[in-house]
Order: sequence, then C-alpha cells, then structure tokens
Amino acid sequence: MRELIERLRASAVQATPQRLAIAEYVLKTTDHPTAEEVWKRVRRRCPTLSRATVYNTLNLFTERGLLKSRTLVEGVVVFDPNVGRHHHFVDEETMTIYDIPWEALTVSGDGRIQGFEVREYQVVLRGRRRRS
Amino acid sequence: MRELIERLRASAVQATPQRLAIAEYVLKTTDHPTAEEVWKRVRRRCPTLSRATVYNTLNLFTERGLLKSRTLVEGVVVFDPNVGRHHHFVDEETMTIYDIPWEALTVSGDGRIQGFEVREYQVVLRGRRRRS
DNA sequence: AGAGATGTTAGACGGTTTCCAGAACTAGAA
DNA sequence: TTCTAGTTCTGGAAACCGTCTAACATCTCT
Repeated sequence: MRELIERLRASAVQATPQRLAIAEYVLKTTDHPTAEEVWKRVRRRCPTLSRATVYNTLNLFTERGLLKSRTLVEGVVVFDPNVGRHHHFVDEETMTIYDIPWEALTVSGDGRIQGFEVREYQVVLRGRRRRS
Repeated sequence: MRELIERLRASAVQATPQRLAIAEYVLKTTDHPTAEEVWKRVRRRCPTLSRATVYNTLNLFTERGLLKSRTLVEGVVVFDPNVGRHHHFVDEETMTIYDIPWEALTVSGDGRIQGFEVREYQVVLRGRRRRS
C-alpha cells in the first residue's frame, strides 16, 4: 500500500483512492486485463468508480510508463504491468496471454534489415499451451 | 483484371464490380491500409460503394485467405495482402509498416518455451527507417 | 423469362473509448 | 482549521469503428 503510493509519486501521479484501487489490481496482476475487466474488478471494492476514471487512470499510467497497452488478440486492447522487455505467447484456444522471458528467445537478423534502425522488437507466439 | 477474377474464383469468391474494385487495390498494394483507407481510395473509382460492402468484402477476403488482418500499431487494424510468413517493421515516425522477409530474421527459443506448442510466430520491429 | 440465391446499400445499431461540465477532492498557505 | 487554486471524479452525452438489417438489385440456373 505505502509502496504503491511511492510508486505513483515516483511517476508523478498523485495518489487518490480511485487510482490506488486501480493500481492495486492492475500494477500487480500477471493477467492482461482489458479496461472493462479492470472496471468490473475494481468496482467490487470501490463501487462508485466510474468507467471514465478507469480509462483516464489506465491512460495516465500508460503515459507515465507504469503500464503498457497491447493488442495481442485482434481487436482487444489489454494492459500489461510488465513494462520491461519480454515476449508473448497467445493460447489460441483460451485466448490467454502468457509472458515469455526476454532471454528465452534469441532473434538475429541478416543484412536485409540494415536499412532499419531497430529501437525495440517483440516476438508474438501463437499456439496452444501444453497441458502439463 | 482477368487474372484477378480468376484469383477470386479460385478462392470461391464471386466476382462483382465492387469486389473487383476493392481487390484491385487491396490485393496488389504493398501498403497496409485500414478499412477506411480502402473505402476512401476505392470510392474514387466506384463512388456509390458503401462502407458495409468494404467491410463485408475485406472480411470475406480475410476468411478466404486472400488477406490477413493485423494490428501492428496500437488500436489500428490494417489489411495485408501478403499472407505468407513474414515479419514487420514499423517506422515510429511515419507509422509506415514495412514487410521484412521471413528469412531475414532467425528466432530460436530455449527450454522455457517447451510448455508451449507454437503454431506460428511473428516478430514486430520498431524504430526508424534509415534514410538512404 | 422466372425463381431462388447471392450481393449491395443506407441507415440503424452496439460496444468501446473519449469528451464534457459540474461536483468533489486535494495540497498548500494563512 | 479555513481558504483557495488546481486537480480529479463522475455520469451522461458524444464520437468512433465495425456490424447488422431489411429492402432492393443482380446474378445463376433452368
């Protein structure tokens, strides 16, 4: 709690009860929730929370680098508190998104990409998660 | 023209003037246009063309494997006539999307992806195109 | 030509996200 | 505390994008 407030302050985000309620869920989850999912979830604790505030807050967090918004499944925007480098695996059956550690994949390019100054890159894998 | 009709027939798509007008642009371009862009563009030749037909046709083409729809830039769905395996580079300044040949990049994974049955994957590179 | 299937159109609709304007809240100063 | 100026929150309206609908047009097959 206290350290959440710290984190917001460190990102120049004024902590309010609404933002804390949202942060508590969305900055700590390993899910990749949509705005709607965040709203439904956080409203359980904070029933007056408006949709607009959820969108404002998610956008603010994204602007401040606390979140990253991604479209890994066609037409679905999700928010990801893991803002560091990593890749993704999408289970096409359940549409669940899994994080893949950056070091788990190696990407190398040949001469054909010399015309491009690559600032970042990301691999998206699709398939089925093996049932263990 | 004739071979375009052939291509549609081969994909079990009945050729109509509207579909041909759309196909002529969208199946031959190296751009990655949005539905709206396709509509604006094709309407110059076929002014009565409705938005609904553009969407119906793009979705039909996608279903039949003539196009692939992608979201390479947050919140923007584009259509790509290059349905074979390849990667993409997004110029973050101009938001232009470039195709990267499949063989230009090599991706290898370590043990941490053994829990996943990968059916396909794609690399998205972001940065600036070098002015040559 | 006629019947039935298929395609097209304009506008209505639906879900998601943003905008707006007023009310509530906040931090800081007195 | 109380005041003030700035910020945030809220619900509803509006914008946006894509889909659906129902009437009409056009094809295809006999």
